[in-house]
Amino acid sequence: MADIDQAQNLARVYDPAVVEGEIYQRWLAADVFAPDGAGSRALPGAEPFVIIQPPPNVTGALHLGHAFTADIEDVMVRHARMHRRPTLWLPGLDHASIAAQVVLDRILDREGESRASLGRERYLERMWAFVNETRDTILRQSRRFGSSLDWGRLRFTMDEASARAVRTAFTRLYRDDLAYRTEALANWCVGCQTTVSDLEVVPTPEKGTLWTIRYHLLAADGRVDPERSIEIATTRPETLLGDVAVAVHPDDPRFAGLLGEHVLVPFVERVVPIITDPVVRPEFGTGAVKITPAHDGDDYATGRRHGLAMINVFDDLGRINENGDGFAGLDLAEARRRILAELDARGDLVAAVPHEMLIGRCQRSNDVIEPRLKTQWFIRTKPLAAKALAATRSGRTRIVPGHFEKVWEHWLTEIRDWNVSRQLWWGHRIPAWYCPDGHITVTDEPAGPAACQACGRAAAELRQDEDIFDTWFSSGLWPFSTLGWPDPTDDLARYYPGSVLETGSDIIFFWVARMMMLGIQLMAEPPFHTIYLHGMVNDPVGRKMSKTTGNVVDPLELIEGTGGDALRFTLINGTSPGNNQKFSQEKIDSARNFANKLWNAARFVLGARPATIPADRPREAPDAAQLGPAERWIRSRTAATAAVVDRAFSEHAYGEATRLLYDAVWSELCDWGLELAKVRLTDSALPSAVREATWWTLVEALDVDLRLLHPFLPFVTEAIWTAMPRGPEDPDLLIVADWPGPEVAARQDPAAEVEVDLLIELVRGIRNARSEAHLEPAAWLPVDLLAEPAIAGAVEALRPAIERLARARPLTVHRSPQSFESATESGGLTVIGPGVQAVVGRPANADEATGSATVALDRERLERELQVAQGLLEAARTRLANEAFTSRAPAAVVDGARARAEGLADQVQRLEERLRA
RNA sequence: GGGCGGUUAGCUCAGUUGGUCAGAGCGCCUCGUUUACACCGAGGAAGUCACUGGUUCGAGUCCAGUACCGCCCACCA
Repeated sequence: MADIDQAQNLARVYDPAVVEGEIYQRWLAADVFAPDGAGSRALPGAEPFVIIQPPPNVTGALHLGHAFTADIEDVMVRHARMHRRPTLWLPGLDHASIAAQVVLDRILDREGESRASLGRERYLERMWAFVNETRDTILRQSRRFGSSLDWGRLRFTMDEASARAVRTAFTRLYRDDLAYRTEALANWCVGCQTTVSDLEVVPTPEKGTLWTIRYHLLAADGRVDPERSIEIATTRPETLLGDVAVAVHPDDPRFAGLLGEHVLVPFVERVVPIITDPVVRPEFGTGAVKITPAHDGDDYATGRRHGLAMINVFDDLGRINENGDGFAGLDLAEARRRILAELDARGDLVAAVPHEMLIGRCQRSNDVIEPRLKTQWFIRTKPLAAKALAATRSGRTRIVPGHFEKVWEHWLTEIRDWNVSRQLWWGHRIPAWYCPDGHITVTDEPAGPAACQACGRAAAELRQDEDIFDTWFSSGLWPFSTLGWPDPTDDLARYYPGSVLETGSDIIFFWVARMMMLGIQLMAEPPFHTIYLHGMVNDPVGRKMSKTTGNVVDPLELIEGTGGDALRFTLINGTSPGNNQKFSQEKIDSARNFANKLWNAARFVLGARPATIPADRPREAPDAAQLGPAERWIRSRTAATAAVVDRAFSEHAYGEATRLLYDAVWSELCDWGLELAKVRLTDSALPSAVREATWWTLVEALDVDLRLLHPFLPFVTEAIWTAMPRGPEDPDLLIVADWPGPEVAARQDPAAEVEVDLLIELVRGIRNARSEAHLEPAAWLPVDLLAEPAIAGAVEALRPAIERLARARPLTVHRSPQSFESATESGGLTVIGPGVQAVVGRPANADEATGSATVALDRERLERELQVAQGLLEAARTRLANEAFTSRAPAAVVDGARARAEGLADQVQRLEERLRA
């Protein structure tokens, strides 16, 4: 390469730490992340692309799942940005009310403190200190992931703007009768000392006991009838203190005679009726069930239907309250033991059998959830859910992947009202004030109401609700609370509704559904057009990553080891929307190798610049007149890659896009594009115009691949871009460069693809034959070649490439079969490809023994090929002989099959001829 | 009890509208220090596409059922 300028623009060794080091800072300095940043090249008229991300909880460092989330979002945003759309990706953090308290409580416990010991005010101070720490960690991590977030808009769900949005939203919902306060059965977590929503209750299998208890009937005189009783089955005997009825199925003949009778609930000595309700399953237990409306979901519903009293028998700490008479003050477990013992002593404990059951446990603390009556604020969800359903049904909002629409439909159809009250401290206080007369005043005024709305009592006499909102209430407002709502800001007009909501499928109900419902209600429009749901990142054997299992991976450690690009590529490559993935070191190594490959390919291209082109020459298109088949081929392949990658993007098939690009860079650009180019670049006999055209072709191909890869490998592509020749339209930074457009698609060249594919087949055939014959790979061997007239021109044009890549020298191209036959009579390795055949001569230094061994190996190989070809030919002929096929299949398919059969017949014939010789 | 997803080479996974669709990466085997890259190159072995039926000229690809695995929802005391 005497006359190739060897100046190296890129470091010799790819080192992610060095490559990625400064790049994020350069993006920040250029102000390219914000839609209206100084470095933005967004076109004024272009439709904004707004992506909505789940703001991570401020409870600790980000994990691999966050990295995955950020990765997909960044890919979408970078893609849109390169289309010169104004892109808004707003960074945020969620205060994570209950999750944060659970974490902080654990920390306090280690410090010998507790919620109670600090009190509300000091506890909240401590919380702010904690979240300020984790906040810094999280933001540092995000930058290291390469996330191109608009940092100037960082928001927190506990900042004043969010607080205002929460107050306004709640006030409007209350005004519209979509928020109400009532006493109802709620899920009480004794550990967290708060109610939680139905979604936060995790049904957990447990081995319990099913006890059969005898309740005595009352005689007509109101006394216990010694002769008659009814047996009920229960898993929670302690709740009998709150029993208000015994229910049986209306059609159960066993109890037909007992209808209208009453029984005496033991200990509390309460007289309760025997009622009938279809909810009772006759085959379960004894067929009779005690009804405790204050402590069981089923019973609550039954109680409501029958107008029964609801008697709460537990207090907040999980102890029997004053309604439990003699058991008051006992914790529930102890109360159960005592009650069972006493029933047994009375002879009323009939049976106890082991029983598999589901117990509701708290998602956060794992404590048993005790259903109990509480006065809480609820959101009336039915009307809101109907609107959300209408949005997805009409296609205004689309869910990707589509199969999630079924669960979406089901959940929103069966939705129950949302309890938004939490008896916690870390969160937004409910803006409701109560006056001594029980009137409720709800207001969005930060300082509270001036007076009671109903009776005019002064503010001083009003008391604000102690409770705070479910953390998802503020997250549910995220798509607009972050844009200035309730003020009618420019941002709101411009960026609402958003384009894509991207999140994990695990919070589809917690968050996505709530955003949809609240967004449509308060903004009159669904908050986004597309809901993109990704799967979970699991460990190499498919288990969920968790601290308790000890299989969590720190994304920053991975980045330090193999780079942010490798991590990002790994998380996307080969995954599909909604599906879980197994994460492993092998995958990340493979991605790192790919980045390395790209780096070295770029190093080669940049280093192969012909000396006739000055280093600072701006990028130019290759001279079309100087392009050979190889140049036209790589241009065509790159154009094809751009097209299929575009299609993958349009289908949100990001894992498919990376696969296509991996293949395009490695198997096409590197394996053949660069190798073919070397033939011309190193041939000093060629005119410089030819070598220049070849080089510009490589620059162009690399340029397209860099642009297509940038969303997936932002750091290494940006680093390479720095050293690339750029055209007058190209910006200094790849992040704001243009995505390949129609001018690239125009480079497709089917004829060149056919020609070069043929060359590739031939070279592979020759290499294969040499390898199987155990010939020295590096040795130059004489090759005779016969091409069909139709492709003779291409073969001649590619002759230097065939020589170099097949290590064929001298390479004799025959014009006639006769000359080919006579030249190859002495034997050799035969290669038969489509439209072309070749014979590889023996090495000059081969002795007689080696020679005959080679011939034998060649025969063996040809016979094998013949066998395969014959099999395929027979199958093809059978198919064509099938009248049903030829008459019913589309003509194109039949023609294709015919052509294939002909090709096979030809191949078989030539193989047979060769073997006969 | 419902619903959803999965079952394709030793491992991890792609396979769009049924017709070269039997593929990729990793791993494995054989060669190779050819001037971008050994984080590499050349070549190779390897799958009854879970099972059973059905539709079709033709089925990993559509339909029905079965078996495992995973997830979600659910008022069985």
